[in-house]
Amino acid sequence: MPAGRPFYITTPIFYVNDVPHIGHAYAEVAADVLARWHRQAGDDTWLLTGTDEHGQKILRTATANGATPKEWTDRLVAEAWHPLLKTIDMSNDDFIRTTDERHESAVKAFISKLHDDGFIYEAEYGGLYCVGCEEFKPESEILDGDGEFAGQKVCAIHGRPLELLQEKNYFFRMSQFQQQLLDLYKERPDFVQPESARNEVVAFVSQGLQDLSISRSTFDWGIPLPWDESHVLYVWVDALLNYITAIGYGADSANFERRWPAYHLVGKDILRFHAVIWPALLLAAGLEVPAGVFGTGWLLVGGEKMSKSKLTGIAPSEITDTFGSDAFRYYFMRAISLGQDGSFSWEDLAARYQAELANGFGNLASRVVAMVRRYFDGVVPASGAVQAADEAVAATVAAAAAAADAAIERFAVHEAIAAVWEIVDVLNGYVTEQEPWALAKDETQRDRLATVLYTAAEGLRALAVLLSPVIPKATTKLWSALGVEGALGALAAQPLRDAGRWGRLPAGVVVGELEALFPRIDDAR
RNA sequence: GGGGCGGUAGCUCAGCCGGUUAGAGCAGAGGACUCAUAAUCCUUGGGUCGCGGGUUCAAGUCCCGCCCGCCCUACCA
Repeated sequence: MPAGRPFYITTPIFYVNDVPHIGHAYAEVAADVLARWHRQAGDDTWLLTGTDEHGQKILRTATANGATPKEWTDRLVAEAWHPLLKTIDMSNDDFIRTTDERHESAVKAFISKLHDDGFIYEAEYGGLYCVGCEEFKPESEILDGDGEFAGQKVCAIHGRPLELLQEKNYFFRMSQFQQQLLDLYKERPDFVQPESARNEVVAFVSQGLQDLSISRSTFDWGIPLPWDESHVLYVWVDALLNYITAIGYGADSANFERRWPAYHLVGKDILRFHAVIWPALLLAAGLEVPAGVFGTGWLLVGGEKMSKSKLTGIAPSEITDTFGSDAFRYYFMRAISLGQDGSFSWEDLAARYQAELANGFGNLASRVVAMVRRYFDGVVPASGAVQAADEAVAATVAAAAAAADAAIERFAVHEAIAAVWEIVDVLNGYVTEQEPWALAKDETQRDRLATVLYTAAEGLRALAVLLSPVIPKATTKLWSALGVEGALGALAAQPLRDAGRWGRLPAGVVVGELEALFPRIDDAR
């Protein structure tokens, strides 16, 4: 068992009815980078993702497509969602589906406990029902009628009058957790991040909490309530429980104890479910609340929120087909601050790819490796007497590594990358100033040349390690070209928190050929 | 209506508890160099810090009002 402290992080689970777009992929990548970082730093890491497959919408689509809901979701998972993970190079440790038997049985155990302990009761639910939509309408889809329907409430979609219907429902006594939740937000100010998200949650809970209807009986695509199988569990409760059912709640207590609690990375649109309903459910069940809930921002395209309904949705593969998964990961993690909305544009993506990945990092690796091969037949020389400029490089590496780790600790992935990129910039400047090509022309400067190239190569070694959580494919190529696998082991095994310690690259390793890490893309959009 | 967040160079953004001539990256202009992916390095032009008041010796940075954008104000995943 890894010795490090536990780090369990989850992504939102995908509602399989959607088509994957870069918004989904963005959240996945963010969680993946954090997980890879912690994993490589030696923490006892677990990254969970998965799919949310119940609910009326899925039942409807499946039926419309002439399939059973299970056939339909199996197909979507196989054709759209599993492939997405490959597309963006995820390193998830598990993938849970809410249709998994392990999930359903654990959900039943959880909900039975709440029921047995008196947190669930039966009551009439009165709501405005739209015959056209065949469902109860939320406040946001109810309008005041005019014309012939003046004085009545009408459906925002169909424009027809709504009927007041009663339905027997089971309710969760969420209202009694209001104070506990407020205390939680107060005692742990970083429970909900960023602060703007926290403000909204606190404001919401302060207004007062109502009990939550947690069952539906108008359709059957869901998990039946153990004590009343004519009802299925409300999809959101079903979905939230994935975070504990996946790690053995009710089935493998040792593993559950080892992993829980988790950090939840979620889009800010579903923040409330995670920061209010979810902790309330956990409190009721006598479990620990999450370690934290981090709300990510929207991706803006052309200044507007990217959405599935509008045509601004972009498939991740559209980007990776041209730029590759590393560039996808790098771009979204570098250009956007995790908790804020971020602008996406093809121009910006292409510009950063060219300037930062190709000309910055890629070319640096290329020129250093080429010089070691040209001037020392590929054998990394031992460093000679060290000068101030060399020490400055070592100091930059140490500072960058420390700053990056601290930033990751705060979920500030973009700051971590910016910190590491200092090394790229400093190293490019160092090489240009030291002019190894000039030193190479003078036999008496042989020792100096060795020192300069060792310094540059050692800098690359640190970069490979520090960037491996973000651009795993490119750094693996670099690691292989540096020829250190035999001496230091695999890249993924390099202790991340030691990456900044100078001099780990052993002299004498043989550098191999290095293909362009990020080839120029002339057809940039 | 109530609340939150944001409005800083062409673009994307930093600017913590108020303090010297407001910063970075990219884009633009000029120069150096050749190891490298026509890459790199240096220099450089460019901003009424949304608008109007106020507090202060001093405000992008605090207070008030206003304008603009996005979001929340419960049971759609």
